[in-house]
Amino acid sequence: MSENSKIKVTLPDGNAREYPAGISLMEIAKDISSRLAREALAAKVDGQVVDMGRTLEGDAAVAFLTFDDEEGRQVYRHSTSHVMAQAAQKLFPGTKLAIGPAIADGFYYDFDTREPFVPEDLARIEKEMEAIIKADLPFERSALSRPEALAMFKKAGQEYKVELIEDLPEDVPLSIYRQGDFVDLCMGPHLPSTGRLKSVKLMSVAGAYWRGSEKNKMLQRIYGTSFPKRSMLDEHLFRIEEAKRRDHRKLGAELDLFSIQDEGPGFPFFHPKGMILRNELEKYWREEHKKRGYQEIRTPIILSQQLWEQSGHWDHYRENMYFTKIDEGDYAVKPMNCPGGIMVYKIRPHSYRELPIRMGELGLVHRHELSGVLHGLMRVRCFTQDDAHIFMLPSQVKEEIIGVIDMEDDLYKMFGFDYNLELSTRPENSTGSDEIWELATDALRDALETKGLKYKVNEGDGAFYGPKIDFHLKDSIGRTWQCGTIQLDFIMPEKFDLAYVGEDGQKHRPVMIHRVIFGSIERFIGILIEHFAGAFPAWLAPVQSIVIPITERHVPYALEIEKSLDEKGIRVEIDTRNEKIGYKIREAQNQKIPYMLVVGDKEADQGSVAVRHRSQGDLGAMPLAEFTDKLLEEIKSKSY
RNA sequence: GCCGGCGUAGCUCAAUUGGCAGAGCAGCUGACUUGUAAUCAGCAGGUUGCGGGUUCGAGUCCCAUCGCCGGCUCCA
Repeated sequence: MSENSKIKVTLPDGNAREYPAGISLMEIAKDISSRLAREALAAKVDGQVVDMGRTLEGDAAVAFLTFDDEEGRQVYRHSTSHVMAQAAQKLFPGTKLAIGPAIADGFYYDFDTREPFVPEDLARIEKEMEAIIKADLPFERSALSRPEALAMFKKAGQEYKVELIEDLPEDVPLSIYRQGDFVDLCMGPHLPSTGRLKSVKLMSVAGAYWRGSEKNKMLQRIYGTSFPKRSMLDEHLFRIEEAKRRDHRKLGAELDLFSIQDEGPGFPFFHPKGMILRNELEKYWREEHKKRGYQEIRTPIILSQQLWEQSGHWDHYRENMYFTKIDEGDYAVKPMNCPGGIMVYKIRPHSYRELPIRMGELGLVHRHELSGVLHGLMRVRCFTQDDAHIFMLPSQVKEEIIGVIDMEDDLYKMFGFDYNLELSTRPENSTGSDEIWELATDALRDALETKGLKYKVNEGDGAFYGPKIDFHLKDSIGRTWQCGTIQLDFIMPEKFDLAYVGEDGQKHRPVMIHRVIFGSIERFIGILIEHFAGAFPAWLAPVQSIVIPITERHVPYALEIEKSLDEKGIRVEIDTRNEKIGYKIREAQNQKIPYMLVVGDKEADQGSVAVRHRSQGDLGAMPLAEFTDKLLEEIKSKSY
C-alpha cells in the first residue's frame, strides 16, 4: 500500500493515528481497544455524527460516542424507536409510520393505525422488540435519490414518509435504513445492529397530531426508553417514582395546602396552611423589592375592553381572555398586569429625574386555557404574577436589565435553585417595527454578554410586544421549570403614548421592562412543593414545630411550651390526643413538621424539651430557650 | 379543544358471566396513660360524578354530560 493511501485520524485526546484510507470507524475502534468497539454506538467525524460502519477516505478528527454522550444516547434511543416501529408493523400490519425521534429520556414513534393502541398492546410490542434485538439484525444504510425514495414509500403506502420527502429541500441527500425486513426513511445514524440494545421499556401511549397541528390527523404515539444496562433502566424508573412521590397535587392534598375542585377547574383554593406558605413568600418578595427601590401597586382585575384594544391584547391575546358586560359596557378580565401598571404611570406627568420608576404588583390574572392542559398548580386558569414594570430612560436600559438579572439570581439562590437562561426573539404574532425589535433584542443580549452569562437562543418565542430573557430553574431531581422572565418593551410606551419630561423640557418616550421572578406564585409553590418534597425549610413551613406530651399528665407543661414558642412568633401546634408518642410522631413526620418537641416527666422537671428533627431524628433534650434561639436563627437566616 | 384511560365512603382500594355495595386507614365514642414512624374495642360513614336508556334486576351494558389522569397543542 502506497504512502498516499494512508490517512491521519486525530482523536479527542489530541493523539493522531495512521490508517489505510477506506478503513471503517468500527475497525478503528477495534484497533484502539476492544472495549471501545463494544461500547461505541456511533462516531463523530469532523463534528458530524455518523454510523460505525462508515469508512474514512481522508484525514479526519474522530470521536467515538458511547451512552455517556448525549449524542450517543440519542443514537441509541433513535435505533430503539426503529425497532419498535418494526415490531408494531409486524404485529399490526398496515400500520403507517410518521416520525420516531429520540427525546430527553427516551424516544417515541408516531403511528397511524386502524385501531388505537391499548396498554396491553405495549406488552406485545415490547415482546416482539425483544425478539428483534435477540436476532441482532444489522442496521444497513443506503443512500438513494429523491425519485427512488418517493417511488419506494408511495409503493409501500407510507403517505407520511412521502410527505416528509416532498417537504425536504431538493438538495438534502436522502437515505434509508434497513434492519431485517423493515425499512425506514432516516438520516441516521444508527447502532451497528439491534443486538446492541439491552433494556427497553415502552412507557405509555397517547394521541399526538401529525406535525403537531390540531388541524391534522391524530396519530398514536408510543413513548419508550432504553438503556444499555438493566440497572440504568431501574434507576430511571425509580426517578419517575420519586417524581410521583413528590407530585405537588398529592402532597398539596396530604399537607392540606390547597385544593382544586370540580366547581372551579383550573381555579385553585388555598387552604390555611397553603396561605402561610404563600404569605411568607410574598413577605420575602416585598422585602427584597423594597431593598431594590421598588414601589408596590395593585390594579383592577376587570378593565374596559377598549383598554385591551389599545394595548394590542385584543388583537394578539383575545383567545386567552375572559370578557364580561357591566351595565352597557364591554369589559375584560385582565390576562396581564401591564396595562394596569401603565395607567398608574400615566396618572401624572413624570420628570426624567424620577426615572427609573420600578413598580411591582402581585397581580391576579385570568387566562383561558384549554381544559386538557390544566395541571394542579402548574397550569391553571387564574394565577398571581409577581410582576413589575420598570419605566426608564433609554440610557438606563442596560443597567436596569442587569439589576433585574442580579435580583433573579439572588432570589433563586435563596431556594437553592440553579438555572439556565434563554433569550426569546420575535414571534409570528407580534406588533412593532423590525428596527424596534432588533434594538430591544440587542439590549437583552448585550446585558447577558456583559454579565458573561451563558444562554440559549429561542427563536420566535418572545411576547407579542417584545423579546425576553427566560430563567429555567432546575429542581432537586433535575427537572427544569420556566419561572422568571425579563421582557424589554418599546411598544407599549408607544401604544399608550407614555412620556417623561427631559432635561430639555421636551416630552420623550420612556422604555419599559416587564419582569417576573417567581413567575406565577401558584406555579412557584407547586415547584417548591416538588423541589422540597413537601419538607419546606423552617421559614416557609406552615407548622414549624409541634409539642408532643407523652401522657395527659404532661399536657399542662406542653401548653406552657406552646405558649412560649407562640409568643416568640414561632408557628407551633400541640398534639394533646391520648395516643402513644410513636403514633403522634408518625403523624408529625408525615406532615413534615421540621421540629417535634417531646415532653414528659424529665423535661417538665428540667424546663427542657426533647427535640426531634424530621430528617436528623432525635437530637436529645435541651433547655427550651436554647431550642427557641436555634429555631429562630434558622428561620431568620432562611437556612435549610 | 383533540386522542386514550379513569370516576365506588374524607383517603387507598374490593365487589364472579348484570343478582343484597364491602375492607383498611382517617372520623366519633370508650378503655388503655403511653419515651421517638400506626394500642385495643365499638359506632357511624354511600342516590357508585351528574342525567338518560336497555333489563325482572345496572357499580357492572349503551348514550349523553361534568371532572380527573397521561399525552398533543399552548404557556407563567
